[in-house]
Amino acid sequence: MDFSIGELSRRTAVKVPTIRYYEQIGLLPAPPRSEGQQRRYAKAAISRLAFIKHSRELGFEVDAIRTLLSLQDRPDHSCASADAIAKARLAEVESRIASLNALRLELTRMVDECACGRVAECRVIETLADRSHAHGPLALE
Amino acid sequence: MDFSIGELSRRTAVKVPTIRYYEQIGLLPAPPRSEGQQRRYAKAAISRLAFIKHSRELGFEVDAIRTLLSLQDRPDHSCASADAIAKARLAEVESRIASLNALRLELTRMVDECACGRVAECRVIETLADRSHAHGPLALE
DNA sequence: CCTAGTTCCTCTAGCCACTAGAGGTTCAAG
DNA sequence: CTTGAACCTCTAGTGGCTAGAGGAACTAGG
Repeated sequence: MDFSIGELSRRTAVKVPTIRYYEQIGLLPAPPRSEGQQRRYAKAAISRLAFIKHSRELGFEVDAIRTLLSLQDRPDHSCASADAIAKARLAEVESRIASLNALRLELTRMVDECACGRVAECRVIETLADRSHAHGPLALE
Repeated sequence: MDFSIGELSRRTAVKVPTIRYYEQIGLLPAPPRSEGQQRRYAKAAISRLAFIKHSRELGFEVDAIRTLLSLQDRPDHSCASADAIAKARLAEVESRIASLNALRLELTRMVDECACGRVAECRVIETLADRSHAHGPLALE
């Protein structure tokens, strides 16, 4: 009926210490314990943890996941804030993609132009040293 | 002739505590000090710091930058390892772009399909709860 | 020369989301 | 009853900074 943390880990592919960490920060409710104080989970824990896992894979921060989880528990509530969170994340991802594309362009140029001889004429080193290539800050990588 | 850490910060747009941090981890050499123990930089520090800054903007890790800097100091050496570092970073960026594109697709679908009514029929929440959407681990975000 | 205000110094702790390890207990199979 | 895997708590470390405390040193104006 109920199962151990190791079993939960196997069924969700979330590592055991990570599960304990999620409990500690309040993403997962503290489950009942066995006589010897070991955690015993019910089936509901699987779907909750899967929800968290999928959210993390999409890059939602823990705070956002907390909000999304609490929304999930109130089916009659408006889902506007879930929508807003997802849209914000989408915007982040898009701007991240844009800046990575710029990086790719510059890295490609560096690598392509390097004749790969001595450092003195190396385009890679040269480009890095060139102060005119100013970017904005990297924001989140 | 020489200038303070604040001046160096202004000229490179690298924050003062960051400059001290770079010194601490050995990216920047420790400069001479004034009588009152304040750092006094020579012009060379600007280009070295600019090199570091540009490298960070391109996403190179500190260890890689250490290698790149030491190569820069040896102009007669082969630049093969600089090339290798840049290529590795390019590969990282490309795989990162690919996974972000997958995320964007999924987020777009979620957001587009959400009729934005009650949570009970919210596509955002529904998608997150759906265990069949298994991704690999997020690697580096 | 004095003072006020800015800049500088070191040191410690915090950020995020985990991950690793020590040192000890409990469980399940044989 | 014994063995060995899995579990427990707790602390500390990761990367690349950033923030703040508490105090010393510079610099411009009077």
